[in-house]
Order: sequence, then C-alpha cells, then structure tokens
Amino acid sequence: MATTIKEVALKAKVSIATVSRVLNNDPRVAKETYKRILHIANQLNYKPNILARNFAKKKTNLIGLILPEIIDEFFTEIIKGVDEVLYQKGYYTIVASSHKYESLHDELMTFTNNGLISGLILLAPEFQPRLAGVLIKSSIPVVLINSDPVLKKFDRISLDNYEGAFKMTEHLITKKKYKKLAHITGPKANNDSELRRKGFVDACRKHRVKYSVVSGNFSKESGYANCKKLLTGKNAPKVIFAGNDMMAIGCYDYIRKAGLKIPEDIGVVGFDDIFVSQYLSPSLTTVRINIEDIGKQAADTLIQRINQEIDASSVTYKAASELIIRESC
Amino acid sequence: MATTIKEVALKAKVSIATVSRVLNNDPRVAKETYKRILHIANQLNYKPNILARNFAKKKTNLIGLILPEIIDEFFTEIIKGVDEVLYQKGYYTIVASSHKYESLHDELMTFTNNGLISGLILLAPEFQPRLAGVLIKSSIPVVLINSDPVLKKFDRISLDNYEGAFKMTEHLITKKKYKKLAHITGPKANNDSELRRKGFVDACRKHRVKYSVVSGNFSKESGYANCKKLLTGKNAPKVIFAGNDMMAIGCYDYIRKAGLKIPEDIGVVGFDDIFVSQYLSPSLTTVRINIEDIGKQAADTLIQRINQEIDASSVTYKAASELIIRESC
DNA sequence: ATGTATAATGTAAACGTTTACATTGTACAT
DNA sequence: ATGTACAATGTAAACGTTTACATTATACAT
Repeated sequence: MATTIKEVALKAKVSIATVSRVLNNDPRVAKETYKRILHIANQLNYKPNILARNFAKKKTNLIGLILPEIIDEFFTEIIKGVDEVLYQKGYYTIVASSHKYESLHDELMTFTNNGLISGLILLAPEFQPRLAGVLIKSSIPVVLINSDPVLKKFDRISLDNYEGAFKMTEHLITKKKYKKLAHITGPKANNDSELRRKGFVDACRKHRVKYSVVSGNFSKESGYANCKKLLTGKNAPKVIFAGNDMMAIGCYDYIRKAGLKIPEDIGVVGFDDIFVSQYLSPSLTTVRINIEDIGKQAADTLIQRINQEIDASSVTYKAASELIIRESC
Repeated sequence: MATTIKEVALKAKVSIATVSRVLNNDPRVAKETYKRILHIANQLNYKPNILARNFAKKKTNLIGLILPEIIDEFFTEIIKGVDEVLYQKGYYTIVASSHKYESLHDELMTFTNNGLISGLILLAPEFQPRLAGVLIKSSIPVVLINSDPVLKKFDRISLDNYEGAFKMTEHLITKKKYKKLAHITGPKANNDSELRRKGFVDACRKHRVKYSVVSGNFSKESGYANCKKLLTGKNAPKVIFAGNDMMAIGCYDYIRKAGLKIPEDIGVVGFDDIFVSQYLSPSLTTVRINIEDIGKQAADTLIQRINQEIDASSVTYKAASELIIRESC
C-alpha cells in the first residue's frame, strides 16, 4: 500500500487536516510545521492519492483532447503543444482519436458527461451542426480548434487560412509575376479549405489576374487528377496553388510523369508545410502554420476558462501563417 | 446536482447496494428488480460518478503513455496503436511526452504512485539503469517498449532491429549483387542502433563481402558528413546502409551536391520507413517496422497484465520488420 | 485581569460508490 | 416440522482527501 495522509499526520504528530493544508499551500499553517510536514512527507515518499483528491474536490486534473484521424500530419504537434501547457499547470491530457466503432457524437457524449475530465479540446475541421447540441449540454468547458465559426458560443482557436492563402497568392502575382494561376481546393465542407479558396480568389481579383479553381479533397490522388485536368485543358495555368501539401505532391507526380519541369514549366505551391515538403525535389514553397502554438493556445484558453479567468462570453485566437519560400516556383 | 445512486435507490425502494449491483451486472439480483432499477435509473438520467467509482474501486480506467521527445516520427503511430486497443477495452490513454522542466525520473515517480493510472507504457530507447529502481517500486504494471533487455523483470515490446538489418544487408548482397557495402550507425548508447549494426556486420561476414562501418548519431547532418567521408576516402563503397532514414536523407544531400546519381553511382538504403521516404527522389529503399502494431501489442500486453491473464513472469514481443524495396538501390 | 482578535491546529462530516458480511425469505430434503 | 442450502437484499464500513466549523493558544488593548 502506498503511504497515505494519515501516516504522514501520525508521524508528524498533527491532524490530517494540517497535512492536507500543507499539501494545498494553505497559508494558515505555521512555517515550522509546514517545513516539518513537508520533510516527513518526502521521507515517507508520500504522494497524495489523486483519485481521493479528485473525488473530494469534485473536479479532476484531466483534460480531453479529441482529434479526428484525418489530421495525421498535425497530430504530434498539437498533442505536444497541448501537453506542454497542461502539464505545466498540473493537468494531464487524455487523447482520443475518433474511434472507428463509435461515432464522434457518442464519444463526445461520454466525454462531456462522465465527470472524468474537466475540460475538452476538440479539433473538428468539418464541424457538424448536430454536434453543437451535445457541446451545449456539456457540463465542462470546451475549446474548439478550427471549427466553423457558426458556434459563437465557444472559445475557438483558428488557423490563419484566409490570410495565408491571400499572402501566398499575392506573392505569386507580385513577386513571381505569374499571370495565370490555378487553385485546387480541399473538400467543400471543410472550413480550412473554404477559407483558403477565398483567400486565393480575393487576391487574384484584387490584382485582376486570370485564375481558375478546381475541386480536390486534400488527397494526393486528387492533386494528381486535378493537376492533369488543369494542364491538359486549354488555358493551362503557369502556377498551381494546391490547397494543401499532399495535393501538391500529387501535382509533382503528374508533372514528372508528363515530362515537365518544376518550376521552369510550371510552378507548384502548397499549404501546411508538412515534414516532407522540405525534402521534395524541388523543395516545396508553401504556407506554414505554427501548429504547436495552436495546441498551446487551446490549452491556455481552456485552463483560463476552467479557472473562470475569462470574462468574455467567448474568445477567438488566430494562429499566424508564414510563407515558406523554397524552389518550386 | 447530478442524480446519485441514493436517489435511484430511494425511488426504487431498495438499498443502494442493490442499485450498485445492478450497475455492475452482479448476477445475484433478481431479474425483475434488475429491470425495475434500470428503468428508474434511466428515467432519472442517472450516470454513475466515475470519480467516486474509481475511488471506491481503487482503480481507474486510465493508462499512462510516456514518450520521449526524440521519437517524433513514431509518436503518432504509437499513440494510435495504443489508443485504439485501450479504447476498445474501456480504457483511456493519458499521454505525456517527457517534459523539459521535470526529469523522466520524477515523472515516473509520480505516474507510478499517485493512483491516477492503472498501468503504464514506457518508451525508452536509451534506458537508464537508475530508472529501474523507480519501475520496480511501481505499484502498477509497466510495459516497456524497446528498452535495453537488461530488465528481464518487465514485459517488453521490441523492434526487429537485428533481423531487419540482416535481411536488408542480405538483399543488397544476394539480389543487388553489391560487393562493397558501408554502414552508418546511430548513437552508441542506443539499443536500436547497436542491433542494426550487428545485423549488418553479421550478414556481411556470412557472405564474405567487404564492408566498413562509420559512426553517426541518427541525425541528417551526421548522414551527410559520414557519406562524404565514405565516398571521398579510398575504397569507397557502392552502397550505403544508413542506420535510419534521416541519415539516408543526409546521404542524398551529399550525393546530390557531389554531382553523383542514386542508384547508378551509389546506392542508399535506410531504416524506419518514415513518412518522407516514399516521396524522396529516388524513393528510398528501407526497412519498415510496423509501429502501430507495437503500440497495439504494448496495450494488449498491459491490459492482460492488469487483468492477471498472463502467467509468465515477463513477456517479450518482437514486432516484425519488412523490406520496402524502392528505387534507391 | 479581562476581553477580543487572530493565528494555528484539531474534529469530524462529507463526497458517491463498492463490497464484506449479515439478514431474511424460500424451496426442498429429511 | 425441522434443518439446510441458497437466492435476494440490506447494513454499514471503507476508500483518502478536503473543508466547514470548533477549539485552543497567544498577543495585545483595555
């Protein structure tokens, strides 16, 4: 059996209340007693039983983090960002990728109601309205990453999708002097995808430049197919802005197969700056978002919300984007 | 306040013990009572307080997973493997990457003693003997991934490093007819690294082929430097077996810079099959270990150990390796 | 001296559940 | 009818902590 507060109290010849106070940094206990108890606790290798503590306090130091399968590339960084902040504040992170055999809906229901966790970070780029109901009924604070802003009620961390795409497109037009551009979008329902498209289109319009838009789905294959479509059709663009790096890789594949050269014959840029992008040849010009920072912000916001340190009914933080200029255009 | 077991008992005119039995599927309660209570519980929207339950049972449905920062590439897959199995069995995964501000040692102390988690999966490729003490005192079962096998006492999941390296080397010699090979090792203290080196050397000896070994440290830079050393020295090899893919990428960099061609002038192979490897040009031939499978096995073993379904004092599982033949040799 | 405020510590209830043990009721063998 | 076995349910302690409230000791003002 592990040491309990009782044994510490016994050895220190004080009541368990006093020991408890020491452990909770209650200023009411005398300095000397404080030191003595701390010393004895260490000596006995005493660790408060978190289960009992949580139970008594009716709150836990556990935070849920739900990540859909899709966002593989960011998985690591988000977790790291979240974990680092939470751990510092004395919380642990429970990770759940949406599981095959249970819908996100059910998972949310359980997570927000069983008392296990004190807060939830939910990454849901394709936010379904019906989930809102569950979230609203939630007994714990929720922070959304990158969801549809329809849910004004919730704290939200979002990517700088629009601005990133806009900046990149302007760069292509003004710095690189491209006159004919094309964009391959991600899935229609995806919030990121839509904003990137808008950023691209707005920049093209602003500079009165020719452009076209085709629909992809963020997969490498859809990058390949759409690249083919663009380059074999009439009015082929001189540069392709893929909605994400994976589709850019698909473009690379088709372009190589077609015997063309990047960037001489056709430029390609992406979005995300996934790990591979720097190692492609030519290395891929793309837009980077500091994902770890998003995780950190989400965690920070959540903790503040839990501690009721936020006045505003809801808060939005936007992670900045950065152009990563490499060799592909 | 949420409904408690008391209120259910009151309404059903039974004792709380009986309600508890129903909720735990104790077969001793009469079918009729069972149904009635269940109905009333639903009606009152009663959810057992997990905190209280865990506390009373002195066990949780939480498993700790400690991952060092180093193993970035496998982070995602391990977590997924672990999470998938655990979730299926009704457990949640608490992830902790070893945190800067606290040593692994302290983190282990806390994790293994505070009662929060019922089992621990620890990934520690450079296992330090002094941690063994903490682990041995642990009040919960621990499964090690890929540690030094010195700790016979613990269940352990290991990579097929030796066999993978051996197979790859044989493939280079017998299928690809290379007569002069070289190997770049990882860090000396690293368990994986040593086994890969052994596998390489043994295969070379078995086939009586010329070989050389140089010392790297798993970083891209050390791949670059060692590749340069090998190719500019006399008796340059015709193929380089890098101890991991990152170093192979370093080799690619040097070889390109030197104006040589892969695989015509020099072959390169790696180990790990990280995500990038398939997208390099030429794509990298390498050894893949099913990392997700390792996570799954670790989780499976741990749960069995928790449920005392394992008789053996300790168990070792070795994840199989697979040659991924691509274009780089 | 007496009262009052305050600091330090103690006492004991409370949190919601599980579970060992006790009790009651019922069926059946004798 | 009596004893035995077992099924169904109840009683109450236990889990380790926090915390409201109670108590005691101490300092200081009067």
